[in-house]
Amino acid sequence: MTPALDHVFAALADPTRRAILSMLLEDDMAVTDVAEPFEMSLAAISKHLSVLTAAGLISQEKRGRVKWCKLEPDALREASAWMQGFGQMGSIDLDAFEAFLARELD
Amino acid sequence: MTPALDHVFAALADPTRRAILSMLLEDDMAVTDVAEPFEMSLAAISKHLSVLTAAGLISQEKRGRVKWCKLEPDALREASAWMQGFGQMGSIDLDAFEAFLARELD
DNA sequence: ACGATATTCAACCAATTGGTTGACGTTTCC
DNA sequence: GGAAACGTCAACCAATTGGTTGAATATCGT
Repeated sequence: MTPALDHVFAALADPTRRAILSMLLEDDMAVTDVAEPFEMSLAAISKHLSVLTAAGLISQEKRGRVKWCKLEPDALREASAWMQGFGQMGSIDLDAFEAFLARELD
Repeated sequence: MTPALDHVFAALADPTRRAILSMLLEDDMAVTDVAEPFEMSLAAISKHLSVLTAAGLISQEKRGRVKWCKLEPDALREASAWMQGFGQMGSIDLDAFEAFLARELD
């Protein structure tokens, strides 16, 4: 039910990745330019970008030899909606909830 | 600057832990009762509760032989605020940002 | 065609994570 | 005082994560 949410929150748990998202707020960027301010290898940044892409937080489009990274706000909105909705959930039918968990945690 | 955010998002990345938070919305619960619907050991749930506590998402108070778990919404609000504020950040001074990263990623 | 640029891939490594089991310390109840 | 209930601790395990380096693959400019 919520594997997407798993990936979104896991992606957001890393400060480097949050910093990358902040940078992409400004504008779309090439991988090399994303990597420039960080003190780690390009390959490491490339991996971080893969994680963000898998989570749906960014998209990457290759034009020529440069791969452009673009913020995708929908996934963020989904996670944000989970949090917002959190306080508004009503009473839980515990039997149904247990059945739900059995399905989800399979 | 944002180690707390790291822990909050990492804690939220696990479906078992999100389910626990949902259960605690309903009411404060003892560790044993939290564990009951899940198909895993009590020790595993105990670890999950430690992670949630470390992230500040819940608090635990021992009364007698039972340890009560209580939702702490402030940490959630902090993460939610990060997301909300995300879309509202202005232009970034890239030199300052780089300096900021240098400090933060130490 | 060649050299430089942009990016990923593959192999590796240390540290962390999510789970298990069994032993252990407390508190309660009879 | 002794058994049962509550919960954690310690040791272990397999899988994942976040990083490295070096080689490989495209693409571009001349």
